[in-house]
Amino acid sequence: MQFSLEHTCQDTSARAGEIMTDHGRISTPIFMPVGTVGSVKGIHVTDLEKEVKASIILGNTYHLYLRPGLEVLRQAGGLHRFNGWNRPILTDSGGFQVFSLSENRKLTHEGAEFRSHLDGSKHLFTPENVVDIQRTIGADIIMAFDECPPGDTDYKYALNSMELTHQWLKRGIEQFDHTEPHYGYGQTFFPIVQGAGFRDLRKRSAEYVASFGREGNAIGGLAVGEPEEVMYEMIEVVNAILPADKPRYLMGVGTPVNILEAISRGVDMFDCVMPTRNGRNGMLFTRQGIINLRNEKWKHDFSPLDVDGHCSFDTLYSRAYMRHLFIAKEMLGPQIASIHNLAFYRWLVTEARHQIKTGTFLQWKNQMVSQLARRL
RNA sequence: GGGGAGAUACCGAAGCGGUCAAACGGGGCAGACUGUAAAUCUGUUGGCUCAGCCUUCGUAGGUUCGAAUCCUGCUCUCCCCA
Repeated sequence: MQFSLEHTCQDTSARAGEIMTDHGRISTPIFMPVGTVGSVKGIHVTDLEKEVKASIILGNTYHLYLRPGLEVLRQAGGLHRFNGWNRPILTDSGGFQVFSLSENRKLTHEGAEFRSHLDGSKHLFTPENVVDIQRTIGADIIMAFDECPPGDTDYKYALNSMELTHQWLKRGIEQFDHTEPHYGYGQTFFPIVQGAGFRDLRKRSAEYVASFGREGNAIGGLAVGEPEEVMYEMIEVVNAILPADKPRYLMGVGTPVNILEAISRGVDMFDCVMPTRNGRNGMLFTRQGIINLRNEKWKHDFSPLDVDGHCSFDTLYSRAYMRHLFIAKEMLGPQIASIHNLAFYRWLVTEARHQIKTGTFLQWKNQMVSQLARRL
């Protein structure tokens, strides 16, 4: 994997760049749709390519390990072959599941013992075997195994958690550097900065992560319940330390506004379930603001779904029809809304890239931020 | 023609003398959702000058301190027999 920085904004820390992988090129800033179990819920890979124009998607170590399991993935020849997506894939390590499935897991020095949410069986995840699993899945970008503590974590817990993540990181890197890709294309490893909402911990963690000089670096443990100002502050602290010539990935974020604010603070890569999950639940993101498709006010609105839209359904279907699909619980509704939202997120980061290159990013960003969160 | 059962809020359906503006489900309306145990979850759903008051349980009367609940007439539905 190679990253080249093309432009840096003069008024902000925003950057435009390009990542090259064996599965293709990724222009940054980039938003990566989440496909936890090997599928971006409800969306064909052809639509991901043509409508969403996604250049990379996510998979999840924990979920794919449990089902379909490594044997199937190995036999398939990796996830790309298995699901028909031949552009880059990044896999999350299962670190987020340490957080989201916290009732079903036990942390030890060695790793995390999980109880499967599917059948209750016990599984041990370690920094080492999580690398092995992601090798087997065939991810282009492999994430370190980390602990993602909640947003209201106290200092003592945050400190211990960060140190555990650091130990795990060292072991994960060692494992990665002593193993080979399985399917003939290159893989890369991203370490993750932790430190909850504490400046000094974030600083320490960023320095530790940067010291490994990996091809890209991630910021984890944000947008997990802390105030947004804290998140922005932590991003600034961390990005002042993470090397500028490597891509920076803010994990799990976020709203359109979050993404623009993070881009202006020097983040290059994003992923979030919001466009798909909220889309499935009837929420549409548009340049003018947010639409709740189930609301009665759209009942007789036969105007296009989104006049500024960027997928072919935006002008093909009306708001009234989309509302009808959601009210009638037709599966077409969630599918179209998911595609629309991902296409919108794709447009947002692509336009940000364009504005960075033309030197108009700050003004554009401020204008967008003022309207994106409006409720229509 | 004879016998029986029933009519409850938008719909279905509990309640069977006071704690009932009325359980529960559906529908309606609104909200939440940030490295996906989520096509899920939550709230709300008679009116108002809203910690109180007013109008509601087919309809008209009656009994009672008090009725959706008991009695009588009427209207309408459904079932069985002829």
